[in-house]
Amino acid sequence: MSKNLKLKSSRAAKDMSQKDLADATGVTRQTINAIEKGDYNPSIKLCVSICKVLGKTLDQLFWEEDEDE
Amino acid sequence: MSKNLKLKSSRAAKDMSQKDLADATGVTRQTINAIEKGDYNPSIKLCVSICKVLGKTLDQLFWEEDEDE
DNA sequence: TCTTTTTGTCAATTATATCATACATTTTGT
DNA sequence: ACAAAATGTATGATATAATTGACAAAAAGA
Repeated sequence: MSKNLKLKSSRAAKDMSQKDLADATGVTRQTINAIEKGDYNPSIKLCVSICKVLGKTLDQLFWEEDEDE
Repeated sequence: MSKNLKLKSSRAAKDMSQKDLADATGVTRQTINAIEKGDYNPSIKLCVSICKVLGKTLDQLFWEEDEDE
C-alpha cells in the first residue's frame, strides 16, 4: 500500500497531532500512524470517523484513482 | 450496524448476483452478503474495489450521514 | 410443477486490523 | 542547549474480517 498524504495534510490543516486524531476517532496513535504510512488497510467505519473529524468526505481522503491492489 | 441498501440496489442495477460481485472483487459470496446485511465492517480497500466494479464512489455507497457506531 | 439460481445463515478456521506497552529519533518551544 | 511534544517503529496479545464448506429457503426460468 501507499502513503496517505491526503490524510496527513488534512490533519495538519486542522493542526492536529496523530494523537489528537487518534483520541478523536477512538483508536490509538499507532493506528493513525500506520494508516498514514500505508501499513494498514483500515475499516470503512474508521475511515468515516476520520473524515468526520477532519471535515472531509471518503472520496476526498480515501479514493485513489490509480490503484492496482 | 445497519443494512447497506445502496450497495444492494447498485448491484441489482448492474444485474449482478452477490456471487458475481464477490468474484469481481475477489472475495467470497458470504462476505458480500455480510456487508449488505451490515454484519461486517469491511476494509476501505474492499469498499473501493466494490465501488469500481459498480461504477460508484465511496461517498455514494458507503457514506452514512447519521452514524452512531 | 420441476429445476436451477440466488440468497440467507451457520460453524470452524485463517488472516489481519487494532491494542497495549515500550523505546529511539525527530521536531518544536523556551 | 535543554525540555517537551510528536513521530516512527517494534513486539506480543486480542478482536474481528474473511475464508471454506455446507445446507435450507426463496426467487427465477423452463
